[in-house]
Formats: sequence, structure tokens, C-alpha cells
Amino acid sequence: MHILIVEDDAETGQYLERGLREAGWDTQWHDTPQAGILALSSHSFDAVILDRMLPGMDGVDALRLIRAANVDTPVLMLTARTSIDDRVEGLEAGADDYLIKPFALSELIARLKIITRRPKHVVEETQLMLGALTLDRVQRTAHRGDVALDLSPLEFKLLDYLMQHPGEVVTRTILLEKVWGYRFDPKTSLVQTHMSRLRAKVDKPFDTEMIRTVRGSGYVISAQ
Amino acid sequence: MHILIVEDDAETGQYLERGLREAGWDTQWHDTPQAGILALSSHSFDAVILDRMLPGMDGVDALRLIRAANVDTPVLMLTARTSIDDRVEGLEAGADDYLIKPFALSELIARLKIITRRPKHVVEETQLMLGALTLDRVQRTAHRGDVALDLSPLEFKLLDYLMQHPGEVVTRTILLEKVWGYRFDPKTSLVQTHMSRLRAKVDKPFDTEMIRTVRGSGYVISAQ
DNA sequence: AGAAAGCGTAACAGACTTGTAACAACAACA
DNA sequence: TGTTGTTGTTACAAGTCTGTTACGCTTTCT
Repeated sequence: MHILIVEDDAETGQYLERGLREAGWDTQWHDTPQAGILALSSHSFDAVILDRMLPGMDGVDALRLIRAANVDTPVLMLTARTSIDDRVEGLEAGADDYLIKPFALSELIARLKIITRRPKHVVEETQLMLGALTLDRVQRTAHRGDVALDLSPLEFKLLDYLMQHPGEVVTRTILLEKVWGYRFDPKTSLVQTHMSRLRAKVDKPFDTEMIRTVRGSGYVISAQ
Repeated sequence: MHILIVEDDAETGQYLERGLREAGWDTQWHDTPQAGILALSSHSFDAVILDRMLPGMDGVDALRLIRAANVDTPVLMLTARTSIDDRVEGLEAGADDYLIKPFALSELIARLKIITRRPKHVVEETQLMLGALTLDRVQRTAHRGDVALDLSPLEFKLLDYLMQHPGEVVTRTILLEKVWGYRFDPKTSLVQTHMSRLRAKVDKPFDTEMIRTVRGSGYVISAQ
């Protein structure tokens, strides 16, 4: 899950980044609405945290711009104001929720979880299984049989995405979009490199390979 | 499936080419409407991705030209504009769908699948079977009995096309058009060569031949 | 029978793909 | 502050794919 933070106050921005990262989200923080909108056009986000008061442009105007561009990423507004008029203005401009400063991080996380909940109410599995391979999203651990796999955060996300699509070709471009949040070709062997590292832990120490390369496309994970 | 991309921005064009190729489509990218229209007359496409803003000619005008020439290939428009007027103009000129930039590749692929779906409620099979021969389009694997066939991407496409037309003579010209996207005679033994390679994997290791040559026409695949 | 056309396949070369090691930048942490 | 782990980039080797050419076999036709 990728969260875009648009907040001009450095202290709040860093606090949000750290808090959300620890909760397992990826964040990108920008301190101007212009930079935020630019980020939205080149990366894929699951939600936006938008400050109401921003330098140069009101947060509500920024939101209107975003919605006018047909971007329907959920937006949570942060506001210091309390009047009903202000809330209404934000919600009418297309915000999904708002939070009044100062706020508790736990409440922010709870509200983020609500607005990022997929409309198709896909039940978020906490544990994925594929043959002898298991992945626990709560504990952030992965096992193959009894062996614990010591994965880096990125490797974990990569394996997580693959395991959500067992027996299906997952292309490199889709991985870039879903795992890295990229909407461009990095023109490097980024995916290959990390797939190589993941395989070194998931496949190499065992006799059967679960990750197969599909030349010209990407990779498939499957049992057996 | 062959997709024509008409997009003047090189980065977007290459990104589209890569993403669609990995997803199993063949692409041809042109950066001017003139080149795109020319390509339409010499090659066979299942869909066109057309940028709204093109050098020298508006994408909508290019689309009108295409439709005026009685080409009814599905067209998906890419537009940076958002007003309802622009959408209506594109759709009225004959676009089948539109997508507002910036877009996620996964959404583009989903929309392409919709507009290329054949009008006659033909359900896209994910698995083809013919006697002991099976072909899985999702996993991109082919088997004859229990034996996995290790096919190159081109061989896979060739077998896929043959298996869509069991017991039917498939001519070389049709293969050139459907598998290679050619509308001209390469004057080489291109088809023969690849058919030979395919047979070496599909027929040679087994006692019965499934691919038969029809002299003067092409090939037939059938059980027994 | 002989000629011509159709076909199969081996060999080749060039282009492209892929996996991996090595390195640099950076953040986390004690 | 140094250490450790993570991540992205570069470089390179190995392997794969694909179109062309060449050549021999088979079929067809006169």
C-alpha cells in the first residue's frame, strides 16, 4: 500500500512518514500541492493524506484539481479548522474523510484502513499459502516448510504479490506498478535483480523451484 | 492479438509497448497519425490505442479519418482532457473507450480486454484442449499428455492459433497475418521453419502426428 | 522421365533476454 | 560514529529466439 502525504509542516510530515512506515505502509511525502499532484501522475497510490493549509494553494483547491483530473484515489484531509462549513467544503471537493489536528496516529491509521478498503470488499487474507510456502502478513514472516525465510521488506512484498496470483504470469511492468508503485520503465534490471535475490532465499536452498521465468513476460509462482 | 499504438511521446509509447507485449499482445508503435493510418492499411490489428493530442493532427480527426475509411477496429483514446465535451467528441467520432492520463497499466489492460472481446459472446477460453494436447494461456504452458512442452513465445502463439482451429486447414497467409501480423509475403520459408520447430516439440517425441501438412494450402491440427 | 514447384530442416548470425556479481548510496540503529 | 542491512544501478556472461539462406527430398504435372 502506497500513501502520498502532502503536508508543509516538516515535523508533522516526518511523524506521519515514520508512523505509517512502521504500520507497514509505504509513504511519499511532499511539502507543496504542486509536488503532490506531480507525484500522483507518475506513481500509483492507494490513498492521499492532504493538509488543508498549504503554501500557495488551499488544500481544497488542490483536491479539486486532483478530482478534476479523474483521479479517484481516496483522500483523507487534515484540517486545523473545526467549523462544519469547512468539513462540508472538503467533502464536497471529493475528500473521503477528514481528521482534525491534533490527531492520534492510531486514529489516522484506523481511518486510512477504512478509506483504502477496496470497494469490492476483498477480504484481506492475513496468511497466504501455496504448497509448502506460507506468508504471514501480520507477523511479516515467510516459511517454506519448517524453514523460516529471512526476507527484506521489498522481497516480502514481491513474494506477497506473487502469492496473490498463483499459477498466473505476473509481468515485470505490473510488478513495477504494484510493488514499486512505478508508472514508468526504470530501464534497469530492477525486477530481475530482486527476483534473483528472492529466488536465492525461496528456491535455491530447496530441490524444487516454485518461481518460473516466462521469457518475454515475467514470472509465475506455483506449487510443485 | 495485435495492438496499434499511436502516441507521440516516446516514453509513453515504449512503456505501452513493453507492458502490452509482456501481457501477451503484439504491438506496433507509431508517433504520428499519418504513420498510424498507414500501418492500419498494411497490417491487421485487434485494437488501436490513440493519443488525443498528436503532432500535426488532432487524435479525434485521425479517428474520423479511420472510421471514414470503414475501418471498424476498436479504438481506445488516451486523453489528458477531462471535460465532458471532450469525451463526447471522442466517442462520437467513433472511439470505443477512453482513458484519462495518467493511467495505470492494469486499468488499460482491463479496458483493452473489454473492447477487443468479440461481439458474439465468445467466452475467452483460458485453456485449450485437443486430444492429449493442452495449452494453458494463464500459466503459458503446453502439455502433451504428462509431458510439458518447452515452447518459445512464438511457438506458443503458433500452437495457440492452430488449436483454436482444430481440424481446419490453416493457410500460411492466415498464419502470417494472425501470428506475425504481416499482411505481405516475406518470400522466405518463415512459416515452414517455425512449423518445423513446433513439430519437433509437439509431434516428434511421440508416435502419432497431430500436425499434418496440406500441400498447397497450409496445416491442420487434429487429435489422432 | 524430367522439370518445376512445394516442403522440411539444418546451420548461421544478429538481436534480444535473463541471471547474477559487484558496487554505491542510503537509512537504521546501536 | 561506525556497522549493518536494504535497495537501485551497472556490467557482463550465458543462453535463447528468430528470420534468412541453402539444400535435399517429395509431389505434381507435362
